[in-house]
Amino acid sequence: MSTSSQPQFRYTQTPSKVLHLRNLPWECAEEELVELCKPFGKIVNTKCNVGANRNQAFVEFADLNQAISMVSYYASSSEPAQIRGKTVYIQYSNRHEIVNNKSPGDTPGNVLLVTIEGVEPNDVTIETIHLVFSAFGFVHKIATFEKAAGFQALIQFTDAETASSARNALDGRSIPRYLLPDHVTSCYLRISYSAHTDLNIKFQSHRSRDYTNPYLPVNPTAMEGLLQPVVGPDGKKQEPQSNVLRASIENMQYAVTVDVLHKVFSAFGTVQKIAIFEKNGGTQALIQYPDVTTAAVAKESLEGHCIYDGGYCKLHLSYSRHTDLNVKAYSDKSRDYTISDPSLLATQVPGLPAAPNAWQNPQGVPVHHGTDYSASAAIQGQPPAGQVPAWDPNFQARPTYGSVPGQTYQSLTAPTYVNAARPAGSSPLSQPGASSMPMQQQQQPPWANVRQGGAAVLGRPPYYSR
DNA sequence: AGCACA
Repeated sequence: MSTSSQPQFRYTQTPSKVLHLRNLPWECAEEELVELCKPFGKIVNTKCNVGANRNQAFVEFADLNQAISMVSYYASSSEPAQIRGKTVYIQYSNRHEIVNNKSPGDTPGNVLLVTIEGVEPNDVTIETIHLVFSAFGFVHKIATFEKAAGFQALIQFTDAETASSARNALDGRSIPRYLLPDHVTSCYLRISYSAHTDLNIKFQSHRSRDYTNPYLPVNPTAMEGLLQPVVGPDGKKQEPQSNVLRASIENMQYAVTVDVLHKVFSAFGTVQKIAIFEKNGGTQALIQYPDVTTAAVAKESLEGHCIYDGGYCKLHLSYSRHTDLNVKAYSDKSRDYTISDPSLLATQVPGLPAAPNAWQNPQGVPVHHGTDYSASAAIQGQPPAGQVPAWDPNFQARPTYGSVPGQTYQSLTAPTYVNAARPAGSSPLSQPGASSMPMQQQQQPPWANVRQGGAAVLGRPPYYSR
């Protein structure tokens, strides 16, 4: 009667609190797994869509006995374990814990992160990207940027389902050749999910679009052709200047905090925002000034200098492509000094113009996969259900035909934050001390004043040495 | 239907 040599017992494993489940239905959801397993104990971790057919999964119980009870139950049950009517085969995993490699990119969301491989950014226009992805649903916004990984785009759909259908159809595929310049033979799309839910597109430009907001001003500096490299006196091309500096910190023997950077870079003018992040195994920071001139002076003065004596924390400066950073107002890795009282932000309702610069999203997550400082991407409040995603009311320019976009934008922004909001390229507003002070400051730098601000914690004053 | 891969 009893069949003691069922095939599934041929590979009997030593018990583990991790169970291996197979023959799962297509795209079996974690919830379905949990439903099946939770009667036997507390599930502490899962890994779904495993295997070539993505029809296997792992479930980890809190306790070994819970896993044993589930395996024992179905070993003797006349009813097999089932999900959606499909028999699920359960056995002990040969590992004893789930190492969750669930990268953020595998967590579905309505925004896709697309890496376009094998092309120069100019080979694929934003119109092409829009065309390709519109096949799956309304594309709300696109932001493109260049990264070490290549040319990338964030593409915002209405919901995760639409985004997922686009990802499933296009991941690993090439953009059709007829949409590409002749010299490009193929360009493969690597698609993952972004953690963003609402991109903060500030301008319509060749690198970013907001298809939900026809009145969004066109960024004069971001338009094609205007971002020409500066040709230096030696005839060599220089990177385009920017009001935002990128600092790579070499030989970082001591912690470089936001406060330290603020102290150092404030010597040359008002520092508006700072963001620190890790890139390529090193520490980098973005420092935003109100204008290019101030940034240029700071760059020239600080390049190659060390924050601490002894060759520690040597600064290498370049111009960022960004002109306005999206950073958390106050965190250990970022600061927005244009926000007068960060505590106000806690009470700010997303989507409402509660604070003068509500466009500076308090919940903004500047770091995306560790490196995404795209000035045009940040999480905003979720759009109300059934509505077009809200763009920031402060940001919604009325049709002011004939005016300069940059100035239109300024006038719509609360006056106190004009500096913070001013797009690069418009004429620099007077910035007290910005142009004249730095040189003097360089002679008599601020370390004399540095106290407990961060450097003193380290027991040595900041010091710039060659 | 038979063990994950960043």
